[in-house]
Amino acid sequence: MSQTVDRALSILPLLAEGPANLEQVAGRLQVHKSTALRLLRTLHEHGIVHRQPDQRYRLGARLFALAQEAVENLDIREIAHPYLAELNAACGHTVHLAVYEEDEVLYIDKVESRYPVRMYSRIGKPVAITVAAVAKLLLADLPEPERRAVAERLDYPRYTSRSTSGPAAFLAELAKVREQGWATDLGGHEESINCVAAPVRGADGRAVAAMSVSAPNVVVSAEELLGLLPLVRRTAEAISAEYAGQPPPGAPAGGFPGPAGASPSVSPSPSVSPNPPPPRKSSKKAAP
Amino acid sequence: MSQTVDRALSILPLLAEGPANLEQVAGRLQVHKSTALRLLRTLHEHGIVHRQPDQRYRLGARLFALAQEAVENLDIREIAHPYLAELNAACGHTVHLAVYEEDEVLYIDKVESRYPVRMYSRIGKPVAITVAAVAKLLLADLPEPERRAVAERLDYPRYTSRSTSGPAAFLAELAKVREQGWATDLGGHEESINCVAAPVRGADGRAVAAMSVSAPNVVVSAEELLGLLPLVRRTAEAISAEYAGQPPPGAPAGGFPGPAGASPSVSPSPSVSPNPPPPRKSSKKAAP
DNA sequence: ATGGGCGTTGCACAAGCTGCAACAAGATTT
DNA sequence: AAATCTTGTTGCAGCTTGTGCAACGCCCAT
Repeated sequence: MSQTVDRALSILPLLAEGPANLEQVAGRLQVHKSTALRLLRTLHEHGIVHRQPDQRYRLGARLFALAQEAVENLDIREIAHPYLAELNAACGHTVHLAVYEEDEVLYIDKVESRYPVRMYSRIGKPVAITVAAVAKLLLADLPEPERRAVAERLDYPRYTSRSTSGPAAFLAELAKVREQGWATDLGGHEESINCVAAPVRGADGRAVAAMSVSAPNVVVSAEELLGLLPLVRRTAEAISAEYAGQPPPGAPAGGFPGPAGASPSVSPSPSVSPNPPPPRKSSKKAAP
Repeated sequence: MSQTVDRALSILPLLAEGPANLEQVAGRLQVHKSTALRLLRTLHEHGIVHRQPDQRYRLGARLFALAQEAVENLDIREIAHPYLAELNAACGHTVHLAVYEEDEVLYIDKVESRYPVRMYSRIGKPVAITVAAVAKLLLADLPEPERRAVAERLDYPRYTSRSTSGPAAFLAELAKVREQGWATDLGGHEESINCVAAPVRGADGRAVAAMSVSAPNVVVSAEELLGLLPLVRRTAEAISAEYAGQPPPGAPAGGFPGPAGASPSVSPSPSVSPNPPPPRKSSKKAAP
């Protein structure tokens, strides 16, 4: 849209390939040297490109700083919430979002079940780290040595007969989870409650959060809940894409995403046809 | 130099602070909405900014990708990392690697302290250039006239009573640092935090980076930290040697500088006997 | 319904960008 | 050492291109 800016930005991927001098840049841009010079100078003033001692231009460290700052200010919860709500609308069950931090996994967001029977949980509360599906995903993503170290120093309370028994069993479970890219908790915390979970990944592929759908088996059987897995995974991936700042799938580079509609909409609603009971009052409000 | 590009680039740091809508952007840029729109569109087409479902703009995936490439081109980082990790393993404190670029000193790598009390810092963040030990080393290495010029145009915030007071004091400090080949920051940025730093030099002797060990004095006194100086210097020299293409110590003499094979190992571990406590939970806040 | 907020569009004007050509400074060759 | 080539830099005239205005449309809240 703006020729000048367009040209300037075209310099960046070019420099990403490696350092280049003024003439090379001008050549690749198909503009006069003086034009390229002015663009490079502007980029330089902003620290986006850096001038090497040999006068050639490179991408600058400032770029790195910008990206870093942006990532830090990214709020997974804010980004994820509409997707959680949508998922909840689709299946009616409790949806959680959790992050790992300092040997703990914390729920940071939640959309309440619309069924009368609900599971108990609280935003900000540490989850049962050895059994929760979201915890398994987040720990499974840690680098091997740390994963092992954490597994060793955890406690393994026997909430139920199906709770993880100890470090060995836990590490084995983590390996499986890591492999398959999703996790479950079938009665490991509360005898009658099951969960399925999927990871939300950042631009670098690391798991920044995990989300789960939980329901007591008086409402849906474990098998039925597992039927939601594809939807859960798809939702998690949609959040990941959004979190990484990727353009929505429909948009071929350059074009506009169109009317940009509005809501997340993971995909033209999934094959799962839920039977959400008459909505209870839902707690739209996030949390402290 | 180029007004249009200048304005477009000014949008980036603004969006790094968090998502913003068209009006906010136009406001901060002091331009008409339509102008801001065109700039944002151009940035959008290049994938530099991303449009959220709520129509607000934030930095996009391509910027992250570019930043990644930019930092990968800084091969010091790659070479140095194992040494930083080793140093951290030896002393338990936070280890930083920083480079100088365009009147700024940026952290480009970091290995976290294993003590519960940590200092705050962020990769990609510009450091307090007038007081940080790494900054002193990098600036001390500039040729005299430039060093003076930079010193003149810096600000000298008084973070603490021991912060550098102004250009004269700073230049004196730089001269001393240049002379002795290492630097400290004893409470110049945060009253309770000390650092010791040493330079990483390229084949031509110029400082290409600097590394530091930082610790709050509730953990170790300044004197104890200074005791680490020999180790820090030896590590920096090991990195310098490898960066300059010399075979890592382990390799048979005369061989290839090659893939650098295995582990760093600065020297048969130093006299410093650390007592790194097992990490406990600290109260770092999650996503707001 | 009505009004306000916000993004989007078309357009006339001139600001600013573009490319040219000449200049400067090193490096390389004769 | 002089000549020549290469590459970055500057000033400028012309006109492309970006700018701000005002009007429009859409959506949400009242």
